[in-house]
Amino acid sequence: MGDGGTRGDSLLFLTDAQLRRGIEAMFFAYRGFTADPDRILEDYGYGRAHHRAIHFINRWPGTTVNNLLSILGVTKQSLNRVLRTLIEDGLVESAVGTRDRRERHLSLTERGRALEAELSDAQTARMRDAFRRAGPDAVQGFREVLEAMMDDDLRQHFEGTA
Amino acid sequence: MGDGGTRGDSLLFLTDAQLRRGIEAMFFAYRGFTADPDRILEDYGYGRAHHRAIHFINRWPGTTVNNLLSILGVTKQSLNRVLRTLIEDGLVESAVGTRDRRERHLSLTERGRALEAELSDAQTARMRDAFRRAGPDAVQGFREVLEAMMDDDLRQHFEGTA
DNA sequence: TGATGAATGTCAACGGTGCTGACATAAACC
DNA sequence: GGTTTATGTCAGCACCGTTGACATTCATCA
Repeated sequence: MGDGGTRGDSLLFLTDAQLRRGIEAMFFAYRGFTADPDRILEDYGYGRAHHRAIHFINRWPGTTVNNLLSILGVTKQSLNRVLRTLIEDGLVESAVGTRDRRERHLSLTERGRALEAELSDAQTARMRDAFRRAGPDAVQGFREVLEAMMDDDLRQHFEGTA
Repeated sequence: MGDGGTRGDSLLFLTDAQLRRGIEAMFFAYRGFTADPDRILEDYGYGRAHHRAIHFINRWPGTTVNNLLSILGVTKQSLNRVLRTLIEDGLVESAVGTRDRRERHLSLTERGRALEAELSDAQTARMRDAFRRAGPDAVQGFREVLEAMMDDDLRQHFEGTA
């Protein structure tokens, strides 16, 4: 199949082989993407679910449990198991809401911020290397494709990220 | 921090916010990436591990168990649990090697190819949409960043993919 | 030929993280 | 004062990763 697939035809530029290659790229890259944090988390006896909770609590300090649930897309039982250990271990604080006292506002403690920084450093280091090797234009393309690949209801959370 | 981060400076174009945005893009996009196959697999009582095995057996028909192990990066006990059910269900065939009779050469049966096609259609449809919306240049950037994000030992498997 | 090692399969046990279902409490709301 | 919302919790289950141990078959080499 000698066609390079980049003939500028906006409808035909996608060969089956290119699409499959994209699928495998996602698979292998995601593995690399999670490898470094996974190693760190192991030392703390945590898993990826803890990482995700820590990440988004750091991203939106004071967020509520329900908010976090809709971002993470898991059940409250799943999230609660993770949150409970993080709170018990003193990495996350849960504050009763002032406007609505049913809500719990979540934030990282000093120790929580320390672990977040450790995880984030590892992951952004790899991201930075990848971005630098690929160059600014590639980064733009990377983001456009990933954004288009999200579910619509998830993209809303991503857009709030800017 | 009002700096847009795209000043063309190849060392400084990566702001912390951009890197974090890249991390969240990976997280949300991977969720979308796996959502469609996950729904299909549920109907068959399979999980992502089955999907991965089916994908790579289809990709390299006749591959050996050891080969598959190194691609997937799991233990033989994990893979075997999955392979056993796929073989029992008649989706995968295991043939004794001719040159080395210790090896098992794996391939998909008719039924296996049917499921592979169903999964692959769903996943490539989303990939195609994302690629089309983002455009050819973005696709190139997407691939470059993802490739740079892989672990070196995994990239070797990806390069054999062309 | 006989020892060694490689390729594979299997049993058991455990851990992390999804899920469903059921139930409880506190607080807001009408 | 009844209903709904936000949260927490218990129990049980499924998937899929892990380690450790052991068995079988076969290639290879001294």
